[in-house]
Amino acid sequence: MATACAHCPLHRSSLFLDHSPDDTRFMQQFKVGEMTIDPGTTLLMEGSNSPQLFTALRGMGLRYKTLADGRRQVLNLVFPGDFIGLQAGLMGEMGHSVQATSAMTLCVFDRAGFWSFFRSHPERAFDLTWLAAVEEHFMGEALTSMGQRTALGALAWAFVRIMQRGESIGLAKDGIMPLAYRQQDMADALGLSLVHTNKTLARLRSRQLANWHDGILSVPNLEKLADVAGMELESLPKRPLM
Amino acid sequence: MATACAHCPLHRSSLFLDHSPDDTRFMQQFKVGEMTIDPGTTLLMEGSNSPQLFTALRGMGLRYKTLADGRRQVLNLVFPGDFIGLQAGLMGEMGHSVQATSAMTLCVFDRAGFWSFFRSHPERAFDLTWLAAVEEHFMGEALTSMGQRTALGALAWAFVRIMQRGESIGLAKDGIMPLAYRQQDMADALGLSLVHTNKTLARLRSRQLANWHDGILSVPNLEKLADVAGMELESLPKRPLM
DNA sequence: CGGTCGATTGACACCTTTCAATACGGGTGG
DNA sequence: CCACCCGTATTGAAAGGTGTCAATCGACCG
Repeated sequence: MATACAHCPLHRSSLFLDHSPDDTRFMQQFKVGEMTIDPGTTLLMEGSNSPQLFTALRGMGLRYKTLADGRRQVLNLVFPGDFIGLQAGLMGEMGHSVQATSAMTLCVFDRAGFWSFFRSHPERAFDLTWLAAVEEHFMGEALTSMGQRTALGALAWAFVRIMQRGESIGLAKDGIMPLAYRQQDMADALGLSLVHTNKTLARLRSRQLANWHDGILSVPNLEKLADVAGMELESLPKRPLM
Repeated sequence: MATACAHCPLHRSSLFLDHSPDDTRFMQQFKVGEMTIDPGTTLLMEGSNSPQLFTALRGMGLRYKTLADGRRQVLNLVFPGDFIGLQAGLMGEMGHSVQATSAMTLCVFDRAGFWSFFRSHPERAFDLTWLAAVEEHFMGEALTSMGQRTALGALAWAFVRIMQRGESIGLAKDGIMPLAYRQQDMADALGLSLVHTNKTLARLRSRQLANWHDGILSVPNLEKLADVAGMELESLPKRPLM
């Protein structure tokens, strides 16, 4: 049973910019349906040219690139509210793959109707560009983290950002939220080996900074964790919801 | 003496998508003037809200973030054809700083006229989004490089991409092109220490893979260098020119 | 000529990776 | 019902890449 855009639970989140009623109507007509996929399902493949675009409604996933020798780099975690497939829609093919790590529900949009954004709804086209800029901004932060932080700091940074995102969309309560990834996923995201990631997680746990166990992340004191990461505790930039 | 958009030398480059005559006229009217700056000049500051946007015409620069403790992460090198200030234009403020490392000539656009893109010229708005997607794509590649490659591979990767870009805009001839950065800049871009960068450069030189000296980069055999980087030698994705 | 900036080198410490082995839970087939 | 297999998490030890500290050198400049 598909959710009506007008009643989309994500709209209540503080993270997203408001829609005008007209925008909501427009998105509704643009929406083809809803889709549920199992953990492990690959939604989009690098180099593919999907006829569809998505917005994550529920569940988690990740974007990643695969290298020639089989290793992979996780570019980004996918959370509810994220728009998926922009690159394919614009550049013709995906620069990375997208996979679900938990059960996911997605809004499905038709790529063919995509162009009408730019012709008939300039505000929505503007939002799309904004979204791309937000992604770039975040990726710049990730790059900085990998380049300048030690493993402990990098994990701390990641957990702070994750917790902030979780709080802003109502996934987190009192510093506790679900986090459906394997240690290998996090290792690939931060450019660390699995073994070292595991040991660094143990260190964060013993210092009572963050505890990630059985798909549950708990952070007793976000400020202390941010301190370890050497980051300012700023709120996430607002972003459009497609 | 300002260059007319219709005679912009960059249009002849294979890297950029074509403009329609109408697009060219539109950009011309949007262009406020030209600007020349000295090496070392900061064009945009992180957190600032510039009233102007730029396209690099000549010269080189870099985008970077500064950390609390004074270190910095170089996000991207700036080459002729790059659009500067999109984040400020969209999100209100820059997520990074932009600095010239050589003398630069820039096209100056007025941010106020920016919005007319989306209302009156949907194709150009589309290009803008495309541009943001290309940047994100490239940053994903950089992230992969930092996360998965060793120092030797990372430098090789960087030089391949730089040489490709140089060739596509006519800066490089026979594997030789100007490259106006310090070793420290490249170190900050790849998340390496200055010392290690220096030693790795020496290694590339002794193996006759790449020689970067006195602002000149020379690569005798691009394929061999790409091989060291462990990358496929694909051509750069086409991008819009603003 | 002293001073500054960027490039270069050597030695050493440290973070991270790699190799190996164990533990634990869930699923499957005998 | 139990043995077996597989994916994930953990742990120890050794090897290797990278960072830090320090000193030298050359070019440019006031």
